[in-house]
Amino acid sequence: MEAAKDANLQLNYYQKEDQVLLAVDCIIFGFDKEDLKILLVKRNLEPEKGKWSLIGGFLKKNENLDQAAVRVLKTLTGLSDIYMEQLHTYSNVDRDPGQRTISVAYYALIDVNAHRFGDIQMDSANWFDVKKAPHLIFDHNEMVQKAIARLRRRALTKPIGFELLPEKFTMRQLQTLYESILDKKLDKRNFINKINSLDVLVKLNEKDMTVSRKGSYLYVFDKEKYEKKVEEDGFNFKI
Amino acid sequence: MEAAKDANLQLNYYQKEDQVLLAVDCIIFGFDKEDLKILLVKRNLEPEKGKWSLIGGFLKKNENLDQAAVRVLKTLTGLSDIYMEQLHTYSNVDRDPGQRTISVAYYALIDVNAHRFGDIQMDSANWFDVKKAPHLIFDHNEMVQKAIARLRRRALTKPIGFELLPEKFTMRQLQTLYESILDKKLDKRNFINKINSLDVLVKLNEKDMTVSRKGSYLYVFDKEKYEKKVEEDGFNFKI
DNA sequence: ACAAAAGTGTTTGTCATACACCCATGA
DNA sequence: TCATGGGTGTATGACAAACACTTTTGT
Repeated sequence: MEAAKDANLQLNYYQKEDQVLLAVDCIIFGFDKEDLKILLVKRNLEPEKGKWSLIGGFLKKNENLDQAAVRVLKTLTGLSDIYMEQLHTYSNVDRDPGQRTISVAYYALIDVNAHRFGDIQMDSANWFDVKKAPHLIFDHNEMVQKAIARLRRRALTKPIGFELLPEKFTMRQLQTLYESILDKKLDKRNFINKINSLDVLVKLNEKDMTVSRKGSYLYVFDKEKYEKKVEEDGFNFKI
Repeated sequence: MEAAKDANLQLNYYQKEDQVLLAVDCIIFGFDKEDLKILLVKRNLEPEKGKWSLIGGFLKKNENLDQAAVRVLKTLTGLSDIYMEQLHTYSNVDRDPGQRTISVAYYALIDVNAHRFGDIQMDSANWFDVKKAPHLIFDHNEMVQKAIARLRRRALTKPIGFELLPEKFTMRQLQTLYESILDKKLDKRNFINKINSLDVLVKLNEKDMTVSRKGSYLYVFDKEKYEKKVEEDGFNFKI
């Protein structure tokens, strides 16, 4: 076990030198009628001051990364109780030209309309269509690409799309959401048949009259039913 | 952008306090005739001295995490040129009772028989059947579980299973490998039909005579062909 | 009456699954 | 000759994909 002993020596030896700054960066997804969007902010410190960036912050001693991500999101946007998932850890030596920093990327899904952005000044923050996002600092574009790929896979196998919609939504909204996530058109009848066959939505006796004259029925996602099906039947959500 | 300014102040304020030790831990998978295995070592330092553990080490200032993972694997086993993938970052405050440490888990796939374990003393390291692994220190069992789940998904959609086999292998070996990864029996004819339909193996004029009297044909994975298919036809490897 | 979106089933093709016998060889 | 693993094809069912017309209602 000599090798492990060396590692141990390294631990002692490098105890100070090898400590690094750990950051958390958040890719915040939203959905606004038609398009999948991400929330970006204008960085107001050097280096790269004035450039578009993901929101981020640093890990504190008394919290784990999930908690740091929640805190960062809450601090910078006022939002809490949000779906978040760890994505990947980025560690290139020169990724941040200011200082060696390791960044753990998270992505978040939020219902754009249900939240007020109290703490954020919207002149220095903006929603961008994911397909038209500007160039971002450091490796943030790479993070965004990975987040989109992950969201695509997740949305096909877990009921996380609903996190991006209002509590009550129409079938058309749900379809448009999936079309924007997958970046391809879906067949209306096949989509509705598939969703209905999953049997996790409740159709309300209530219509959204804002889009068409006829109006379209509203649905809600029945989370309890979904979880019960998963537990009892090993149900697999699959779009 | 007041909030971001606060974050900036925190950066300056916490520049020293908030630095943390970053470790890399490796789940090393191997396949030995019948079973999927992981390589574990006996820890020889406190805390938890003598307990089974993943191999690990600390990130250095002049390398990124991928390089650290490669280095740790090389240092502790003598192996290089190995398939590795970042898995997840573990950060609970008290995960390591000795000192606050964040650990980035990687998993590696190795061909057990093609490598000599020069630097490792096998009395303090051992291959364990993944289904019979002992209790591990810290959150290492959790890491192993996540690695198995990831390997399962990856092996179904990317040709990484071959990393666990000798260069030349029989259909039966390949099938047994997948059975051990997926932890379920597969139908022999269906499996062979599916593999053949993928059209990325080359059947050699050479038989493995060590198992049966009849002998069974050896195959090799044609990586160039696979990559060409992916690039030209958007081919999807799918078991 | 017409424009605009909502709502609704069937057919077809593809892919996954289930399944059983003969072959080659060494002992 | 027999025991052992190797090798091979077809039939069925399930699910995915393609596809067009009627309904409702406000203007």
